[in-house]
Amino acid sequence: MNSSFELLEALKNANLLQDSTDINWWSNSGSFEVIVGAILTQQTKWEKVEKSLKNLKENNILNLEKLATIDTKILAILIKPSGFYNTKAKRLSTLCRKIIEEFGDFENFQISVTREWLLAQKGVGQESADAILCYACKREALVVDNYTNKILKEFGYEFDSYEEIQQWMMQGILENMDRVDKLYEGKLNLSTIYSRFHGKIVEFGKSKKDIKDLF
DNA sequence: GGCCAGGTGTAAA
DNA sequence: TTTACACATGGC
Repeated sequence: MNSSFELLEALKNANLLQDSTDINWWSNSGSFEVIVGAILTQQTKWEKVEKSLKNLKENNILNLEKLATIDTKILAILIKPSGFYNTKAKRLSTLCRKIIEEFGDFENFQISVTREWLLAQKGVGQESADAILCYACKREALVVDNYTNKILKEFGYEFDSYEEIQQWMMQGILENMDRVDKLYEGKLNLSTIYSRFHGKIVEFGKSKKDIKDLF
């Protein structure tokens, strides 16, 4: 493997996920609940996050305004299945308040927020920041996670920082856009390509398959 | 019963 | 500037 494009190609051809899942790998992309999911999924399986999201939905508080004002003790109980619930409840509620203070509403947040602003928030590290940018705001950001680290290491690539991995991953796509278009049989916007790329990496990682199965 | 999951912040060294 | 540890549940 010489560029990240070849990894994307191999992962797509491996058919790890159904087309429908590929298209909307992060459920309800572009909506506020992606922010909630991004915090809840930290070091946590997505199935647990879904339980928490269901609890929030059933109590009609899965929205920016409610989460900004809710008692964190109550919020903690509702997100308990996702683990680290006290910490996550506090950080999530604070984040929602800050979003309202700074941007007013979610729609303005989507078009105005910067990576730097996100990183300045407690509980939002590089991965969550990029997840929010890509899946909640539809920005051109590729999420790097432990699965990405692991798979690149297995191919013999070593990087010193998150940003270096991200750069390498995104560059390989940008330099091969013609091949990307062919792979997907049409033009997709970059945010969508990055979103699907990350999704495939995660699914491959979860499948515990060997990289030998890819090439 | 130990290990891990779609991380992050903080305190020591 | 690195490293260790806390945060916590639930499935295998």
